[in-house]
Formats: sequence, C-alpha cells, structure tokens
Amino acid sequence: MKLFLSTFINKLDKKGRVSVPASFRLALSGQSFQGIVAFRSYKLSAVEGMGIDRMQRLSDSVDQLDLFSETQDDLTATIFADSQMLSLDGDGRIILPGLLLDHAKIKEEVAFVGRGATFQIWNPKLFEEHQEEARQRVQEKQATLKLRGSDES
Amino acid sequence: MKLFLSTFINKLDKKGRVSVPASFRLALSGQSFQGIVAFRSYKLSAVEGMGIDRMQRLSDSVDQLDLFSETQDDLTATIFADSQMLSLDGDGRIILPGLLLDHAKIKEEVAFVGRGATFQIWNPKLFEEHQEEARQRVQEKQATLKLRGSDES
DNA sequence: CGGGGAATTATGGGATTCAATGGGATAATC
DNA sequence: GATTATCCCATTGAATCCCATAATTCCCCG
Repeated sequence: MKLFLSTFINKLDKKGRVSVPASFRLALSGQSFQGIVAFRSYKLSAVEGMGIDRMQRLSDSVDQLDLFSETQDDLTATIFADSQMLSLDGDGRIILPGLLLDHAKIKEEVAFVGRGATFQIWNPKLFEEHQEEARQRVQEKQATLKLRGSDES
Repeated sequence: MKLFLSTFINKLDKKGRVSVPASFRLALSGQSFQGIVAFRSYKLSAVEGMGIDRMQRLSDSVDQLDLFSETQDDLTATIFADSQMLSLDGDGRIILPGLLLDHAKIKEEVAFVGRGATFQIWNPKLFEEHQEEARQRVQEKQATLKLRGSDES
C-alpha cells in the first residue's frame, strides 16, 4: 500500500520528536532513504511531506529545464533548498526542526494528513479549519474529477 | 541517495576550511574524485558545486554543441576553466579558495544549498534574500512542473 | 458476540554515537 | 624559511540508539 491516507494526530515530545503514523511508514518502506522529505508549503501554513523517491523524480523533472535558467533556479531554491531530510529512528519517529514547526505553527500536537502520493503536516486546529473551508469550496464549485487508467481487481 | 537537499550553514575557520554537510558527502560518495568541483556562478553571487560525475555529464553536453562555436567557447571558458577541484580532508572539510570567497562575499559563515543534482555555496544572508525573491517569483508565475516518470510511489 | 490475551503502535527517557569545529603537529610548496 | 596544505586528535552539542512502559488494535476462542 503506497498511499498516504487518513489523518493522524500525534504528540510532539520535549526532544522535538513525533511518531510517523504506521501506515505512512508502510507507504514509505522500500525507498532508498528511510525517512521523509519535508519542506514548507509556499501557499499554506503547513509542511509538505513525501518519500525520497518522489523527490528524485522532481529532480529529474527539473533537470529537463535549461541549466542555469531563472525558472530552474527559482524552483530549486524554493523546493530543494528548503527541504529537509528527516530520518526515522528505530521506533518510527522523526524530529521536526524548529523552522518547520514555526512555519506550521505547531506546538505540542501534530496532524499527519494523507494526500495520496504525498502528505502534509499541520497544526491540528488549523487543519480542521482549512478542511472545512475546502469542503465548502468544493461544494460551491461542484468540483469533479476524471478518472485515469483502469481498475485492476 | 544521490540528491543534494536542504540548506546547511557551517563556519569557515581561520584556516579557510568548512565542513561539507554529512548528507552532501553521502551524495558524493562513490565518485571517482573524493571532493567537490566548484566554479563561480555567472548570474549570481554564489558558487556552483557538484560532484565530478555531473561535471563529466556537463562536458558531454557541451560536446554536443558545434566545435569552436562562440557558445561552446564561452561555456568552456566560464565553466571548465573557472572550476576548481576541492578535495575533502579526513574530517569531511574542504578549503574554499579566496577567489570563490570573494565572488560569493563569504566571510565567516557558509551556506550549502541543495539543488537536487547539484548544490550552491552562498553567503547565508544573501541566500536568504535570494530565496525570498525566488519564492515570490514562483508564486507569481505559478511556476509548475510536470512530473516525469511513472506513478508508483 | 464478547472477553482476554497477544501483537502492534505510541511515547518517555537514559545512554551512546556522530557531525561540526578548533587547534597542534607534520609535510609539501614556493 | 615562510606560507600553505594535510593529518591527527580533543571537545561539545545534537542526533540516534536502545529499552521500558502505556495505549491501542487485532484476533482467537469461549
């Protein structure tokens, strides 16, 4: 199961550690770096999280742009430079650096929010509000989605 | 793991040495030259850094251009002629030559800035400003990126 | 259906390791 | 001989490992 689903709320201990939800750890297993890559969302008070494999694909995509171009530099400065490699300890925890805590306004509780291929890390309170607003926007706009590919069950 | 991620700020000692971040050293391991290749960015007050392997690829790319063309000559002059091989000492440090320090206006603190397949070396203060501008440009232009490769993470 | 383990997960804290840094001693270079 | 580079070791603070315990979920059997 390689999907990040559901929302989990865990505690930040006094060393700055949090348990990554077990199902997220499962989704991350088998990657070349045992941990998560996280960077500040540039639109939200939240942290974007994913496995290193997806990051590698992002890097390959950026490599298709012109080397030394402004676009390439801007993207790498906001994504790669800002991202942190947070490795899992033996008990499945990471330590969240202060920079990320500040950006997401996280104090003692941490929400891990599944988004399919990636996930986000929030202050639980702020996420609840955000989710409510998102639901309303979806309803107003009657947003829909086209399905790709085929089922294989 | 062959990606340069995150930003690390280390100190320049009075002998002109800096520690290369451990995760960068990991990304450089296994290459034919144990150290980094660095040259002055021709657009920014920064130093471009990478492993020797990527330098080889850059050389191959330049080889695709017309021999003796002006572009080819300009590129080789600004990149290959300008680059320095900085070897790692036993403790994972390099010596930054004065030419590079001057160009990047580095005094006592050095920022190693990950860019995926490569990295940059900055004066931390200057990079912070640059990163802020880059973030804004990304937002304004709604710069996006198509993900390459297959979707199975 | 429901209770009682058994396994898994989350969390707290002590002990250990490792990265970054400073500096002395030795070797190479001009 | 002076300057610069390399090697080696000491220190410190942070990250990691390791174990203990608490909470939760799962599962089997009554």
